[in-house]
Amino acid sequence: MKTEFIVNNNRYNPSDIEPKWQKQWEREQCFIVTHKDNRPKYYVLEMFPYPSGRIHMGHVRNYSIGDVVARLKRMQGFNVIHPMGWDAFGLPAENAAIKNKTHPAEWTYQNISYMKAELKKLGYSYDWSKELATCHPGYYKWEQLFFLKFMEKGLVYRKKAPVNWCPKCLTVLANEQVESGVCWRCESVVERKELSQWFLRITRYAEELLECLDSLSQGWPERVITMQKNWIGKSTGMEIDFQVEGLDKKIRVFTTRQDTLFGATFMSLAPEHELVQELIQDSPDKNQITAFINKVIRMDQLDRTADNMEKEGFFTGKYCINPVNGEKMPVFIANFVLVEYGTGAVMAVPAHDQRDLEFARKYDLPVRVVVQPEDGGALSDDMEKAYAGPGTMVNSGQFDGMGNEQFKEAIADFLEEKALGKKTVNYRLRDWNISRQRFWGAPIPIVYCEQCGAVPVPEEDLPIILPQNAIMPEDGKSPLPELKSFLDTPCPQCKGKGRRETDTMDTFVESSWYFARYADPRNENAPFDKKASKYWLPVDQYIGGIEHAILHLLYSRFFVKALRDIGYLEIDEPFSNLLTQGMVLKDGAKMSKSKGNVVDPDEMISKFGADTVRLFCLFASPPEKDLEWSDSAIEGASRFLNRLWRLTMELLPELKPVGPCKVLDQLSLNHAEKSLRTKEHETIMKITRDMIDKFQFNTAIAGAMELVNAIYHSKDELKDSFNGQEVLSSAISSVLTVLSPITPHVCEELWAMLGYDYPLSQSSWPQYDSLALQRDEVLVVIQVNGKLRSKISVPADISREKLGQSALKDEKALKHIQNKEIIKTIIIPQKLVNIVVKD
RNA sequence: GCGAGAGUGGCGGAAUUGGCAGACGCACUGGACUUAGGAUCCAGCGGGAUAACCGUGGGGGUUCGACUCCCCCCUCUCGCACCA
Repeated sequence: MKTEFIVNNNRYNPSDIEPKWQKQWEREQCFIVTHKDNRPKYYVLEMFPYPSGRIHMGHVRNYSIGDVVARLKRMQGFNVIHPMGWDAFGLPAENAAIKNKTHPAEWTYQNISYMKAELKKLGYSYDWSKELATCHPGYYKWEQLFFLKFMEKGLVYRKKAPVNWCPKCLTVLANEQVESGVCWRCESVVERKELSQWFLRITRYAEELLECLDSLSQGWPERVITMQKNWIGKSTGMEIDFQVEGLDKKIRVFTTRQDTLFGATFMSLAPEHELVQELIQDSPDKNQITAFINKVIRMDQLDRTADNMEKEGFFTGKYCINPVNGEKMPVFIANFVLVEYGTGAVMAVPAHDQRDLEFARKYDLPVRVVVQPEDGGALSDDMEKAYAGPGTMVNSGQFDGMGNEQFKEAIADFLEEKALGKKTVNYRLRDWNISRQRFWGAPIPIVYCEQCGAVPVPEEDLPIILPQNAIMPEDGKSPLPELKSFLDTPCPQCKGKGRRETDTMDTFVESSWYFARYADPRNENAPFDKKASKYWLPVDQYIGGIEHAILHLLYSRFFVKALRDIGYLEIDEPFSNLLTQGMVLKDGAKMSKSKGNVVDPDEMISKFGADTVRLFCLFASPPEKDLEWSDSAIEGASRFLNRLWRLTMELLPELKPVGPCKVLDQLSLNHAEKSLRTKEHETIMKITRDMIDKFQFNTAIAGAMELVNAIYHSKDELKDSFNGQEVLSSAISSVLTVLSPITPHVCEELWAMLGYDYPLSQSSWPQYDSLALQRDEVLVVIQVNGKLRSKISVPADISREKLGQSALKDEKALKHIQNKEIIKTIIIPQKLVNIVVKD
């Protein structure tokens, strides 16, 4: 057995050993798991890829990190589920289908099979028996069921609303998918359209989504939590009604500053506000105002919210009445008021709001200070900057003199008592528009009937399958609205003529629950078996890019809560711990075809082997930070594995498989033996801390390299010493064991060559011996006035006094002490002596 | 503008959380082995006249001692951005 290896392989040849171990792991089903197991479970998951055609370096980095975690946790004794699948619906498949005159499914499944082979070449320890593709009816059937269940619970509704339209993708987008006015996918400027769409009522969970973020603060990066908090955008305040003069109408505003109500001098409405038409009805400037409104409404999101957008407005000709002081306030239409936030109407308090002040100055409207700061000069109405801070109430009738914070409460109670207003909580979060005018997505299980309206498809008729015979039209539109075989169907209720919904679901719906399906992906009777999902969920460690900080991560959190409330899940949150890995850069920029700075993983694997690629990805940078690709640095990684290979080869004839961290009697070891053994155990301690506690694989690898260097430097001496062979064998075994999650193939190979009859993939994480950490002598630093002057080696157990005395005897230190008065001496045992002197 | 994070050799990055700044690697320099070296091994590698000394974006402070803690400032990255 042993000789066979040596004869065939005295050179490190990854292209031989990697496929060999991959086949063996597969043959022995090493990574296939079930929930029927007594070990504690651990669920590690990486964000599944869109099958775009090829794996890119970003994937390699993401999945390499995940694989290290999976292999590590297995070695720690967990029953690890580590699944992989495909986020398989999406627009690129449609475009490719048009180009190649095929069906999107064909392109998608081809890509899946190619990319799966690529992933296998990287040696990832996935349980492939749990693989899923979201475009498979066996998957989206359950999503359609969830849609129906959500509908029963009022979590789904259809509404005609202004929506975000991407003119290039020819579909609507959810608010989360519009990033500063442009489409998240193609960066086209988003347009406004009025359409009837299906919405998921994520806002019902706004408060819980916000609150639970606190429970995630241990396991999630703070910035993701902050981003989600901002997105949910909770603010507490009041809704207050203002009577319109001469009309039987009220304008309701939302404000967080009800304490400034006495300072409200005019009213601003969004151009889309429902009362606008009625208010301008009799205005002599009606035509001008209408033109203004149309201009603003027609502007795209990007321009309308641009920095340099000047505040503009028009007086409607109407007044409303300030409910607390009965004053007349002119009602304006203003371009900066957003219809989608609050009530689309703002009480303007120019003295205490910068926007209102600018507007007031422009249109010469009155400014009235109602909050005077306690310190600093008193504010007057000709102020140049609005004051938003705390202070004392003035110009506020009987409330003058009160602190504004206190008044905020008081006026709230007062207004509620008089039925003029209501305390409310407002969120920026909007309901999730999931209708997409695309073909390659999960059909929404609804039939429209002239008699019965929008009728849900009965459960037993699911799945509604995407037609296999659809031909993608050249114009890029969905073929579904024209496809009679799909469209025509009897109404489930009255059996009359019905027409299927042709919109499909946002692809973010699929990714909102795939992690739960992995628990039981082949179940044909339910989305997942209760026992299986209860055992595996939640995901213990989730790993992916920061770009999903809001999108996917917020939707998934919502889905889990909704599925919990309809009885499918028992968890509150999907992902206990989240690691957001940095991007892979080349020449300082994200890799992209257009920049021509793409590094192809396949090419790297065939050149250096998967282990080297994995090692480089983990060594070059800590996981959260961006990683700069370097052709010469990957050669360094390759060089290290070669060095490890040669070292083991050289020592092979001398070594027996004694196991990592072999128990040895410290007293029987000579100096060199003890020294390497100490280094071995120190390294295990360091790597355990770095890898298991901190996921800092870069420093863990550095530690392993140090140990390899130490073995190199002592091997010639130890080869012939009494205990040397055992010390060397233990040290090498330790290196192979701790590196095995990172570079599994080469470690397995060398491990087997050392003569072990069980694989590393079934080994345990090594335990260091704290006795081995103890050194007889330690190096102590001597400082004079805080400056390093010397280093001395002293017995580890030396007393403080003796240590101080030794320091004062040190020649190099003496040079800096001579003729000076010693004021004091700081002694830190085993570390340092600082002698403080006076000139 | 608001919020978060970062700034350390030629480069990627370390530093047990207040105790040797620059681990580990890349690049580079010298040497060895060699028909050859882009393989390997050995040595060096912050600056500086290799002496003092100066060095973790800049300036102050606390401390025996500061990359680390406090205050002010500069720069960069990311997120949000008229949210009432």
